[in-house]
Amino acid sequence: MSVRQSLLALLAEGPRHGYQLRQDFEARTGGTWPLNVGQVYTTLARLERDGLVEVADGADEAQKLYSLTNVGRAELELWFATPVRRGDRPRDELAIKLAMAASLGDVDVRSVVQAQRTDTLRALQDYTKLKSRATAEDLPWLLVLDSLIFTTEAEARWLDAVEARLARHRPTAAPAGATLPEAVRR
Amino acid sequence: MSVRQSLLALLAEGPRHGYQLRQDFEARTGGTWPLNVGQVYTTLARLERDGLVEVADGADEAQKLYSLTNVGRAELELWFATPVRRGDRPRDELAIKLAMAASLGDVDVRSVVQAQRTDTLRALQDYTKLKSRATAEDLPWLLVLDSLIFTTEAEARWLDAVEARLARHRPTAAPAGATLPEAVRR
DNA sequence: GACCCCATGTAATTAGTTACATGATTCG
DNA sequence: CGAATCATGTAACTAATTACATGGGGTC
Repeated sequence: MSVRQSLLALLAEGPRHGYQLRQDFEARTGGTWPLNVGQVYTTLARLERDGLVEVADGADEAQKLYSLTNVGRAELELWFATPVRRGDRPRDELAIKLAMAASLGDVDVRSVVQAQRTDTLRALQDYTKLKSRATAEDLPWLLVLDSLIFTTEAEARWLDAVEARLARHRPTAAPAGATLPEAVRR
Repeated sequence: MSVRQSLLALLAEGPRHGYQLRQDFEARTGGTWPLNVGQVYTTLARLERDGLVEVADGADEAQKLYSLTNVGRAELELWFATPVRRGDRPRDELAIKLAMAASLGDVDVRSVVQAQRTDTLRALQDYTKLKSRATAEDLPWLLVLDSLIFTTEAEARWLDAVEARLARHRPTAAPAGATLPEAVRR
């Protein structure tokens, strides 16, 4: 539910039209989370219906300028003043996946972890490279990049912790030949 | 998009009905991400339509037993074998919020960070407490808890990094009296 | 003329939420 | 008997994705 408020935030700098809003959104976040134009327009329609946004007076049909209403400004301020609660966030697919894998017994959790780690570490490299290329003036993009890096590092460390916990919980399978859990059993 | 696959995973242990699936899901994740029963049934309906799941032969109308088809089993294995890509994840609301706040100039980013940190640190305490109470046998729940802790710690560290970056980027506002950015300007 | 960027939208589908309706069984 | 839990679902809505349709303007 961040697109709605992001549009309000972008409109707080001044009237924009839909197309510009998408560009601005992607500029701030460095294209990390691409935003479909269609969604901008449907979201704007809901915002207008709810009175958070209005089309400027000199309304060119094919070039609508949206601007914030006072109600919209209030909702934006509420957004900034309210922390993002843990319970508000979407389910963490990776955590759920490994929890399910671990309880299944039929799956080789270690190979799942291994596949994930490869991808996670690659992402970490990519972000580090991006950071070295980023210009020091682009504050929003740097914040997003830092967030991605911290999150990804945490994920890598968590994957290590998972392996350690697995080792403690059900000690490593017997060496060659034995009835090993197959790599993601078929 | 994790509910769909989670249901498949739970069904891999044997036939269940909808109600049980919800309980199992919440048991594995320690109730971190509550799952509405209604969604279980609508998801099961889609899974059945797509041939990933079927209702057992001795179909009691008011007590349907769902089980995995081979197609469903294949999709589950694919899920386990495929890493969760960075680009697949939902937008990070907190990162977006601070990026927007930072680019606005009109908002006191530091107070936004401060409000968030309070909440984040409180969450971290809660998780630590839960961890001390958890039983060592409950592997899935421990994995989820670890994930929450690592993620929340990373968030706290990121908030520090944001403040540091803000300090470097636009040095602290002048002391009392001056035209300070108000606390989440009204 | 073909192609790209600007600019607006609709349609269809999936995912998820909250709330409601219905009935059986169990237990104090 | 009443309340809780088991069990199945529908309705209405928000959010998000993908894909399509339409048209103006500029440029190679």
